[in-house]
Amino acid sequence: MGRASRYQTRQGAQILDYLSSLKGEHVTAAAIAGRFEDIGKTTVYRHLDKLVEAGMVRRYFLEGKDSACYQYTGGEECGERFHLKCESCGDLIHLNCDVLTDVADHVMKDHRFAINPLKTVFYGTCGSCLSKTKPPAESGNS
Amino acid sequence: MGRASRYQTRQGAQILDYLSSLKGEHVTAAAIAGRFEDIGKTTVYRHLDKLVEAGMVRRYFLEGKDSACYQYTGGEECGERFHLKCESCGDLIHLNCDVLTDVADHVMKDHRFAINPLKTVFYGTCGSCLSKTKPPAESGNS
DNA sequence: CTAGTTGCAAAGAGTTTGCATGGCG
DNA sequence: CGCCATGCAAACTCTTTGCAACTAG
Repeated sequence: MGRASRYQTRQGAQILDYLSSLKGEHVTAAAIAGRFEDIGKTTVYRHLDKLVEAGMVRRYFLEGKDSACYQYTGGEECGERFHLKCESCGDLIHLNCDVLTDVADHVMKDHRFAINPLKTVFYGTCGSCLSKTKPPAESGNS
Repeated sequence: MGRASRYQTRQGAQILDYLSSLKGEHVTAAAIAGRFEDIGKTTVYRHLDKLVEAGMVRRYFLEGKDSACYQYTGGEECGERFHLKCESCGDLIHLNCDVLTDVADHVMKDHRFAINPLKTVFYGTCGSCLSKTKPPAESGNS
């Protein structure tokens, strides 16, 4: 597990290079295929599969999205990182905060539940969008 | 927003009835359509959409599954509640804990992000599944 | 040279949409 | 009776597979 491909090809290099350059940002297969016009989408999918299998890339689904998202991790787990997903602009914010680690700890102790920070995503609204939109109205419904 | 449909129809009643009878269990649209041979899958999808929009049902994707899963929540019972979703058994645990409220507060202050508790789901493994599964290996692997 | 790789086209799976008919109010 | 709901078929989107040509080692 660490071998993404046996042969070194231009396509493989470009894809991995692009993914790593994103430093954790997520992308869809379509986005990658779109970025490289000279790489077929089939190839993109195949490399993604191998990278995921090799543990270099993480694959997951985002709420409301019909396509999978991929994120470069470089083989190592991205620590205790949590994610904040803005429902307004779709931005994905990475968070490596002690408070959140404490929560995981608390939930484990008091609720017997082992949180997986890698898959947990907090949905909400980011600062930028909070400013743009009207601040009032939002509390509780029905 | 609690109105799933304007007209009362046999199909709508059967679908909602079935969903609520599952008491939290998750089902796929295909499973529902398969259960009722006299209800078209199109209708199932449309009702599901409305129910999700009305807050009566939750929609999400399970790891490795290519189809969406739906779960009845009843709409009214989800105040400031957070949720814990077991990746192993699919169980959804409701949590209304101060610590989590504090987190939302913290994230808002220090990270300028307004968490939406209604959509945020913590993924991980529940106590039951932790016991069933092998206890070792848990903190990062590579 | 050999075997893994590429990518077009087509197949598949899940979900959505168009449209004419049917049913609730 | 008006309007929403239904459902079949077709359209769509994302992802996988078949297969012949290509290329890294």
